[in-house]
Amino acid sequence: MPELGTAYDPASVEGPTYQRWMDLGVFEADPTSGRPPFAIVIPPPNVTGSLHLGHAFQHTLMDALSRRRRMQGFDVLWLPGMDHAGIATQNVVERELAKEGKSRRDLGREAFVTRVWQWKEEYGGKILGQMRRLGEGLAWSRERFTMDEGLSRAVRTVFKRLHDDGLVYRAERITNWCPRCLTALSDIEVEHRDTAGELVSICYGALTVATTRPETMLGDTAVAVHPDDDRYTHLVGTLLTVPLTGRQIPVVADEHVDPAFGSGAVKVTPAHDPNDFEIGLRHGLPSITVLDERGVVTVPGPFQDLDRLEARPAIVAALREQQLIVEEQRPYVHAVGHCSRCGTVVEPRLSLQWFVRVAPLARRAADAVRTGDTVFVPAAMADRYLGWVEGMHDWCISRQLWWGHRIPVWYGPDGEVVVPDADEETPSGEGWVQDEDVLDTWFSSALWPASTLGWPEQTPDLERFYPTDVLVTGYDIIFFWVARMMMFCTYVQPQVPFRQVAVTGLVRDGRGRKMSKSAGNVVDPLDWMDAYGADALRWTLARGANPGVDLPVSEEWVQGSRNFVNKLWNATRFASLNGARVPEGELPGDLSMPDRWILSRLSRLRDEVDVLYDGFEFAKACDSLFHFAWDELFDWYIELTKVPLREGGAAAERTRLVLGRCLDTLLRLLHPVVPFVTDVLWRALTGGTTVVTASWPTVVGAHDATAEAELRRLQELVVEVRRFRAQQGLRPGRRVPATIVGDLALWAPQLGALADLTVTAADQLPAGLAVVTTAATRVGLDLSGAVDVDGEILRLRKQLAAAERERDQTAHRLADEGFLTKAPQHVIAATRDRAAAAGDAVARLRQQLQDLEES
RNA sequence: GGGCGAUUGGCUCAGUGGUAGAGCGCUACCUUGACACGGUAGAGGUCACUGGUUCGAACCCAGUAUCGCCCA
Repeated sequence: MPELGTAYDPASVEGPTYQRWMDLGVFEADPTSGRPPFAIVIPPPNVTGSLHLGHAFQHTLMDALSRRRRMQGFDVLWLPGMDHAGIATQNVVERELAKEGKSRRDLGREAFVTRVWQWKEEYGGKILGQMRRLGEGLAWSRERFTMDEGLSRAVRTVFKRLHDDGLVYRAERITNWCPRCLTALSDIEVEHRDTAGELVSICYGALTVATTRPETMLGDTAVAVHPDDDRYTHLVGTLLTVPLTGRQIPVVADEHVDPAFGSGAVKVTPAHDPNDFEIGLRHGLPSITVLDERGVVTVPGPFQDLDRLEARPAIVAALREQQLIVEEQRPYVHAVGHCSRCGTVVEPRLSLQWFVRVAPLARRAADAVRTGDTVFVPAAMADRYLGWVEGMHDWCISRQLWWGHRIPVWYGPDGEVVVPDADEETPSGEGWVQDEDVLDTWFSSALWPASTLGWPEQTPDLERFYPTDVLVTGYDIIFFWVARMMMFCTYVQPQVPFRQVAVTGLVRDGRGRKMSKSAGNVVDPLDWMDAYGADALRWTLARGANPGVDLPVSEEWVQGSRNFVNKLWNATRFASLNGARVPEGELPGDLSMPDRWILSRLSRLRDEVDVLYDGFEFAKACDSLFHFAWDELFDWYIELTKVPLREGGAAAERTRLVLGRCLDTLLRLLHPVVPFVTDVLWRALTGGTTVVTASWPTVVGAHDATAEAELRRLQELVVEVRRFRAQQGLRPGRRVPATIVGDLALWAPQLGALADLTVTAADQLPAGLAVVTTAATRVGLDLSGAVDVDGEILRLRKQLAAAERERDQTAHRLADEGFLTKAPQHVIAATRDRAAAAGDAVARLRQQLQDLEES
């Protein structure tokens, strides 16, 4: 058995242990094994990313799930990989180029893409190493990347199918445009934030219109009023003059207008606002684009070449000069869309883009959840998913980027549009060009659960591991990714991509605030792993993991986890120093009461933890494990073993086996969450190869209610004596001679060990002792008369008051006719027991007080 | 404006009808032969508010207030 030092040192253990796991090949799936399959695909982290607490959190849960399944005898595939993160990666490489004074256009498309690949090979995927640090048991031989040959083929294949089925189309629409990233964005890549802007009311001749974006008036093609708005019906159909440009535009009546907003009349700029675009379509209005892709004014005149944000005050000033401003509200707080990547204010822009026709796909994705083919945990998250999937607009999938899957569409010289099959030759020759744009990264990763297993080929992996068992992800990703995977995977396969979706909350700081760079409260999980070990971090995260609920963490909690890990270390160290070992077969039949008690508790723990793990109730499972380990096994059972271990002989031998059984089981139950320390300790304790492939504990033994009840009485007695000692100011280590009388007299040595007494069992208490009593046992302590009587009276009175309160409450309830006739039998019986116990305690305490007061 | 969720000890959270809990923090004592990353004892809550249902409500129902999230 290896030497175990007095404190656990994670730094010296974790690296070699992970390497050992890799050498043993324990994380690789083996489709030929004949064991039942269990699969999880990792939500692919971003190739530019590094491990943050959110990853650490979800990865810990996925690792715990797959480690437990592995121990349960499943053939586990936890499949690693990354996505290419179109915008983010392109930004990184463009910044690098900028340092050299170059732009991607200087390089040209092909050279730029080569450069990104080089960057990826050299610097990308830093996170994969960090994931090993955390101990993640991934099947590394199957690592995938969204831009791999196979996955790219899957993307082309699904695009082709969608196109042939009329589910992707190209159209000129208003899209969310980022003037900094120079690309279109989907609806969910836009964050609406309350922003202090301005609301300016402008005189348009006969009407006044209010707007937060005066600069767009250069592109106005109408003014709209509500059809039922009596104030303006006479103006509908007349022409107004747009100030500054002098253009004549009509007044139109449209249901969309809110008569209560401003004057009830709104300017209509179809090329720069999604609602206005709809109005424009309904009334056949022209669209005039006045801003270029960078948000710069293109209209000839005094405002040309001004950025939209510079043009705004310039135009207001010009209007003010002409006395056409009716009112200005500043600040005016309203929701403004920002690019979720770079924070730039999004510019709605009219452009030609590819879209996915969502409705038919969404219907299938929603049905799969309604019928229970895919189950959300917690169940309430399904409503969130359904509500969103059913209200989803068509999805803009083209991105004006170079890094990503280039849209597999070719345009011919005579207006032909060709989408070749993935294996087909692509059109070439005079006048043929491929679409310049790439696909949204979410489009590229939507098939991830199927394509990483080989789709579109019917591979053995796909056959065996699809549908995957669980997807673990945060509720903030349900819309981004879960919905898209559900749509695409159910479109190409008869089955759903995953049977269960375990939804987690978000990691927050210790005060419950969202972690963000601007708040300065971002924590690097690597720092905490350096300081306290990977297990401590994992334990902290798992112990806070209530399904779908946010998780606040702070350094103090990681310290607490480190303390627990260290306690586990020292308890096992105690056991191994005392010769604990795992029984080969059955335990001996002549177990002591403490043995039967701890085995009974262990058995209950195992049952509980099993159910909790199955329901993704990590917080509760960890809580049960923690309390069993610390409050029962370590604080009571280990203390109790000191008696037989000291005694030696058969009693000691039996104790070593029970202790070995308990720790062996506990370490295995803990292993999914804290893999490193449990592996080292389990190997030291059992001499086995690795706990990673040890079997999951099944039935431990029978529940023993008798032993549990007897131990509870012993605990009560011990606590009473300790309380007495503390009250009397006795030094904790001082061994006090004592005599015990009553039904717990059998446990005199144990009481002595636990309460620092030297105890003799007797039939009667000698006179002159200070007496501590519980139900049917009395313990007399020989303090040689030096008893603090007043303090003792105070202590007893307090207990008496509590007992009297309990007696009165239960008596009152038992006198209630309604209670007796309507409450269930077991509640009535329990109340009677409580009442009796309280009555006994009152009598006992009164007697004790009387004795004291008389002495 | 619409939807969802929350409100329990100093902090962060469990607790779905029958004796109010945990972790951390706090107080006192203790370096005893697994562990001071430890041990023992202890203090601390009218479960946001109002009303209702019930023999009995932190829990169920209605309303109010405050906060958070998502969507417009």
